[in-house]
Amino acid sequence: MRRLKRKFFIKNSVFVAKKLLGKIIIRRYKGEELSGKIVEVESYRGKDDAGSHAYNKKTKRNFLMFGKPGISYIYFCYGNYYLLNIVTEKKGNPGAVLIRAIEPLKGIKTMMKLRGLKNIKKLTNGPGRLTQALFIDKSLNGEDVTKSNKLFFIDNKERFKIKVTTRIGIKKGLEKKWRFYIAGNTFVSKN
DNA sequence: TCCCGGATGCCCT
DNA sequence: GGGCATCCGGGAT
Repeated sequence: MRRLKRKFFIKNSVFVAKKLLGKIIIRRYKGEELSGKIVEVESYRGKDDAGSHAYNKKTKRNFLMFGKPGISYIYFCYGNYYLLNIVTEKKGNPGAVLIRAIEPLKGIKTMMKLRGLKNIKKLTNGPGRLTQALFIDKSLNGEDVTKSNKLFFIDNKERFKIKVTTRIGIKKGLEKKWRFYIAGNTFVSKN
């Protein structure tokens, strides 16, 4: 199985989001490999997407969305949580995919410790939860996931049915159905 | 099992 | 100073 390269992320954000479902996210933390299968994502774009951070101008927070694809865009949300996106589209066209849920695979014990949890069902079924389980914070903002050995993605061939809905937690851009998840998967954030 | 409110801090206007 | 791409716990059911 191969690491996802720049070419994978350079396309339309909605296309990349759907393609990311089923892929494996890997986080190396203190020499240990933590990993999971991506089961839920959302796509965000630019001027055509009122729900996106990049709808208006380039700012100190969102500038990575305007840059090179395959770079992590991590921001602090609601005072407590970090949310993980990967930049998509050609440089200059803002876009990103928000990783909303993963199915934990390797390093589950460590993830439980990081989350302070015993219940595996709530380990990684939400965008703020999975970053806590994988020890992802602002220090990984701007990481090139096509080169990094701290955070990257590998390919995985698998067939499944994709469900499509509106995005969660936003007030604008609700006309777009840009949330995608693997049908029937236990680790999807809301069923 | 669902619903509701509070905690929390950074970014943008 | 307002608004937020969230999560958790408590109380009702």
